[in-house]
Amino acid sequence: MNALAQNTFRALADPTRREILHLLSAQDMTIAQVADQFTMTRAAVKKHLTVLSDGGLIEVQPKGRERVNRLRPNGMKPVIDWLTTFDIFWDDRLAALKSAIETYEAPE
Amino acid sequence: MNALAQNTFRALADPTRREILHLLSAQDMTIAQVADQFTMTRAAVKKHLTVLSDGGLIEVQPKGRERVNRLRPNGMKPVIDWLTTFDIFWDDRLAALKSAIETYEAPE
DNA sequence: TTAATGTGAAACCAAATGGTATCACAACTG
DNA sequence: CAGTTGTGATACCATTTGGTTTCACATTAA
Repeated sequence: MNALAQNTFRALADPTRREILHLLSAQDMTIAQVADQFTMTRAAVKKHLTVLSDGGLIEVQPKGRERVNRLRPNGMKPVIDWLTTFDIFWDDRLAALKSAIETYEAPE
Repeated sequence: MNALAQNTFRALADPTRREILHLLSAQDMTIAQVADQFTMTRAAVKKHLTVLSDGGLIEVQPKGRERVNRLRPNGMKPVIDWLTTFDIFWDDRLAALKSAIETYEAPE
């Protein structure tokens, strides 16, 4: 079905990747900069970034020989959408939640 | 840190488990009933239910020799909380989202 | 009591996952 | 040019994961 949604959920399942997202929410970073924040190797971080990219959560912009990793603000949409498909969640307040999300991403 | 949050994210990472949650959102079900909806064995389904339980997404109520699996409506809270910790998401509309969630779970 | 039913748990297996070490390559810099 | 720096990609490894088969145990029914 929706392969992106699966990739997004999978990307969020790892704590290292969620931490990377938080780092990137503060500022765009190259792989080396991200790797500096962890004890693991740059290669391992690169793998995580690939998974995050597959999940639509980040995007990479080449800049000279560097690749700047940037958060995709609306990358969480598949998750939000899935959360709001629960009938049990479909009360007025949660409907407001969904419309807030969709208003937010409209500028994209 | 927050082990429950990790378990919740992990539980949501598998498409079978997400489908189980949707089934349970329609009605409470025993393991056998859930297993009837899939081609895999009951034992495999049981493992998924255990993961969902560890993630706080379902709860099990013994009923005679049966165990009824029930959705925990606020089980998603760790995920919602995490999503709303992104600075980039902290605009007014998303703040409203968070308060909506917290209002919703208050009755618990 | 005996048989059937619903579940739990263990042993086992193939594949995916998260990590390392290593090499190749492109792009700055002297 | 030569050397350094930033990155990508591959091979390899240990562990986890998602699945099966099998057996044991409780509870209901005949």
